[in-house]
Amino acid sequence: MRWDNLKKEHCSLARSLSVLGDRWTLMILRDAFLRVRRFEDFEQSLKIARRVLSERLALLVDEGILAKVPYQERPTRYEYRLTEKGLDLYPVIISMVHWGDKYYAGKDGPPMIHTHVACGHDFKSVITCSECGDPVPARDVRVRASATPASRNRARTAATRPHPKSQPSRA
Amino acid sequence: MRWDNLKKEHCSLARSLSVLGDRWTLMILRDAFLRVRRFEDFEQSLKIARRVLSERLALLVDEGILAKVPYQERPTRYEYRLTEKGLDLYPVIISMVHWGDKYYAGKDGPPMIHTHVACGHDFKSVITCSECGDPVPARDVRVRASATPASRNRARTAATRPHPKSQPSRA
DNA sequence: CTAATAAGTCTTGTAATAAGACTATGTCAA
DNA sequence: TTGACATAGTCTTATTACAAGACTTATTAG
Repeated sequence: MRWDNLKKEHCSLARSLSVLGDRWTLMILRDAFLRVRRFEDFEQSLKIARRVLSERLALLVDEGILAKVPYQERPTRYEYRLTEKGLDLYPVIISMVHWGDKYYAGKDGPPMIHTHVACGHDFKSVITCSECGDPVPARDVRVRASATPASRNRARTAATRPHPKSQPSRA
Repeated sequence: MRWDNLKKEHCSLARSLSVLGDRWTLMILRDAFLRVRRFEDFEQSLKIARRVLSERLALLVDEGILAKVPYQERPTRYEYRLTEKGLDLYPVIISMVHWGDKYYAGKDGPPMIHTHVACGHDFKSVITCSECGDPVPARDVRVRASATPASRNRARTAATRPHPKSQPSRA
């Protein structure tokens, strides 16, 4: 299979990977989340070939994941900032980080500590169910194709219902 | 930077990506989660070059993400099954799937529906804080290097404390 | 002996990447 | 007005990875 064809696959993972699934894109986005914004800063931080960095940034801007915004004039210079679509990738990145923390940290523990400012604690990410709010291990999930209109309706309902923890049914 | 050097980086995302960050590995793991287990089934499902599939499976076995277990003898044939370490990648995959659902689904909605068997509902994944159980958007997270012993202790506490929803403080 | 099945390995042409030189645009200081 | 500096790229070349498909090995069935 050619890489370009992945975008047209009938699978959301394939479509996501057609954008994110190369050697550098997620590293670039990690830096973006750490507030790196300029071409040369990405280059020095990642030690990436300039040609590849240039291509990837253009792709990410094209996809609406980063936005190119001017930060000075004469000469006009641009920096790259995460859009909402880009910020929505945070679950992907933090899940990967915490998987790496669990399996590849040395004896000193994970290299970076994440603090949830809303509650003030250092934390690990936990995947939970949008419907009941409980943690969801892989074995508790069943997958099926969204073939019928009925199943598509159920899916849309789930997608738009707020997380239970955001609006408890009994305050 | 060479790809091999990523494994030694002082960053859990880099270390994770040194295993997962190529064009095919996450697609192979998606199939594994969908209960594909045999070489030829992976090949036909993914239309991946056999050489590359062979390399990737060997790497994943090497990393302890897949296990090669015999399913028949004369001749001995092996299949590839997710280990616990592999199952722990589910948050990464489902986060990517739901991001793809959100931004790349056509008018018919997402192609696959995920059901949480514990509660019986179709659901979307939500990243929550291991400490307070609330959803965690990117802007609510601060990151710092785990430099001091004190901060490392706090990190370990967070890593081993059960999720609030698993053990409610007031039942 | 021949075909079929499963799980690979090997070969060859094409595409992507790494490293670093080169270009474009404009500032500032001598 | 020349030269050094800064930022953000593009271009070139050698190396590496991938795609497609033929070939190999081991075993059973007919």
